[in-house]
Amino acid sequence: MPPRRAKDTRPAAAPKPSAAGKTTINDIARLAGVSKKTVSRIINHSPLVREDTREKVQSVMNELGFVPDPMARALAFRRSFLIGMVYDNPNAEYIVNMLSGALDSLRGTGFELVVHPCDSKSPDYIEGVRQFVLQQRLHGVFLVPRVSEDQALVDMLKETDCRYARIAAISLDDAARMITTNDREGAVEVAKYLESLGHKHIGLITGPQRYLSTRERGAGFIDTLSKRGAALPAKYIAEGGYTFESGVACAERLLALKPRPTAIFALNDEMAAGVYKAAHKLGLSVPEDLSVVGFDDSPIASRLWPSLSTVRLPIRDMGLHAAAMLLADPARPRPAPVITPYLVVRESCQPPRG
Amino acid sequence: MPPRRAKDTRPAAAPKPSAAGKTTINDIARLAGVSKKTVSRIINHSPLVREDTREKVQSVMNELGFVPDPMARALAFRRSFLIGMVYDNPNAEYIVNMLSGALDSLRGTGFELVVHPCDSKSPDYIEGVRQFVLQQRLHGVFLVPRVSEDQALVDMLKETDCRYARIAAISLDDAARMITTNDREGAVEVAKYLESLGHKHIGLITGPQRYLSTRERGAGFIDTLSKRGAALPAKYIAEGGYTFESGVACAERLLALKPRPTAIFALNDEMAAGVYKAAHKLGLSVPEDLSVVGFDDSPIASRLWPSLSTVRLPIRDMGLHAAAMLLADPARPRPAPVITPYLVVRESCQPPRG
DNA sequence: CTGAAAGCGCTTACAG
DNA sequence: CTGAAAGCGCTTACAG
Repeated sequence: MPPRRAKDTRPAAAPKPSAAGKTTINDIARLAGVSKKTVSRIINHSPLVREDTREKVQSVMNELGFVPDPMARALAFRRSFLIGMVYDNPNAEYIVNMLSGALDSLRGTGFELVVHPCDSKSPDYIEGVRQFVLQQRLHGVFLVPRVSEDQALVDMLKETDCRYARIAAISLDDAARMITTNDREGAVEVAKYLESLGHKHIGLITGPQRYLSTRERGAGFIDTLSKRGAALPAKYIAEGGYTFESGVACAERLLALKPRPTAIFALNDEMAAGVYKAAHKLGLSVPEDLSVVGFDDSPIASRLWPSLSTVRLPIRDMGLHAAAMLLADPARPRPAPVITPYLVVRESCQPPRG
Repeated sequence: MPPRRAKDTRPAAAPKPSAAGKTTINDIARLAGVSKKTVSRIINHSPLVREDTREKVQSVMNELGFVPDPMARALAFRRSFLIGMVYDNPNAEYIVNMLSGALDSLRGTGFELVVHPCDSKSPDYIEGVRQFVLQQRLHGVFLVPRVSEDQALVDMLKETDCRYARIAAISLDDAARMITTNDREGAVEVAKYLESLGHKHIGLITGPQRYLSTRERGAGFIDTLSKRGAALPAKYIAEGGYTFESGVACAERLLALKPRPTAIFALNDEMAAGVYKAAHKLGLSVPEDLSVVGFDDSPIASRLWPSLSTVRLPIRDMGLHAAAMLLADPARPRPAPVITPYLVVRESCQPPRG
């Protein structure tokens, strides 16, 4: 279906500085007394322009509020001014924050953000991303976990010659294409915190082991406890599914152990909420009988009662860096950003009884 | 900064059906033995083409997997193939669901979705939307509450000759531009439900009265109770701020009344969670001592313990209809979709004691 | 029903 | 350092 035709019934001579999209590079060239090619050079920050020429043209552009048409530029460049965000992450808070961060980078650049949620379990999702990238001639895309971990997707993007940036728990690619979130460090902090409170019997509820972030978080926690001489017995580790229900089930299993754990670390807040429910059913109070820590600092963390101590990832910053990476001059890649998760201490932990 | 140049170092003769974006309308015209204008007519579904010509050209297009370049079409049409989603709503779940729904409509049409969060309290946010719309020559935008209620924004869009669709609790515009969410009906259901359980003393926690959805939800609840002979005294109504903390404060106020309410309806789930906390502090059990109902069916609703009965809006459908409305032929507007909120009954209500 | 010409607003070689 | 020509891949008048 064709877009409807512009009716063009606007008053002929608006006194306003001309509706954006009206004045063209030709107008600027004529008014500045140069060729359109020179104007084009200035738009594209070419160094091959005399300073006084640049100033003259620039002032005409400013006066008329000229903004070059991204469609025309895209057609000539064979590349649009669109950045794609590709994700399969079901965490809405995560997505919206990341999107805001990316837009922070794009503001004022003339680039816009186009979103592409997908189902990474579908066999043709890569083909879907491929068409997305190719048809819109995207300037670049950034990949959110867990799709960011899919090498087949990345291989397709390379083949397509599409710029990309990946967000993942550890580095999986060239530094110039990676936002590394260091999830491990967040879990290390939790281990130190619980150990410093004096807990000797600690339970861990992980997510599915196929997630890189899960493995990193789990390893950081386990390794740190080991190093501090408080190695976690295997039976104190339960594998959940990042859902509330799995958190309940795993907590029930852990709380039946002898000696009963006095603290449980769940690798996301959903499961930590499940731990609260399981504790409640057993008549255990948080934090008096059981300390709990989550991961993500999702909205639920501060809504629980008592409020949940948890690890926060600076998601907005991650989105900001990802977008900035795609806009950067490939000849001069920016230094890799350092993303650090940190523990948000609330009310859900205290030293063990006795 | 100019997009980096395509390196064009791909193997010259790929055996694959040609990377999308390589074959053009000219190739199709030549292979089908017609002019490019005829191909263009077929792309745009013009009726002025003989059936056998259409079939011949169509088969060539299918064979080569031809997809017309949206940039070139946008330049010629002076209108892009992008739909904008403009929002200031802080509810991440709401945004992500709506986005998914909109994308459901766009899939396979060649249109893409570009997002524009904004701060409606900022004095220049309308100017921001204006530039967004104009610079990208958007095909249309849809407005999510609360920006959808801002007439100044809509006036700007009209002046700009930009297609738009509005999502709001009641109709604020032509039927062809409105997705009406009928929030009132959801609140009516809650009133009937609580009244049918036998509650005589009911509390209501509203949001800020400047929100249309708040007024609609509140009015639906109050009017229905009145009609059923259980009019709500003014002091049993508290105005919250749609936050957890305001829910706690309002609930504490309501629960201090004599006679104490046996049920509280909070106009969103955040505040309903606050009611749980207030009840807990007073040693009241939900639902034995106090029934609670929320609104939104946010993720927290099923995480609370006991799980919260709440009203769900079909947000994904709303997004779907909004996008479909923007793609529809303006000459033949689609019938206005009917959006109906409905009560999700969980564990947070029961008849009052005694 | 179909087509040759001009144009959308920019950029890329190629000259100078 | 600057410019005239050709082109990006489509569509809009205008003919026939």
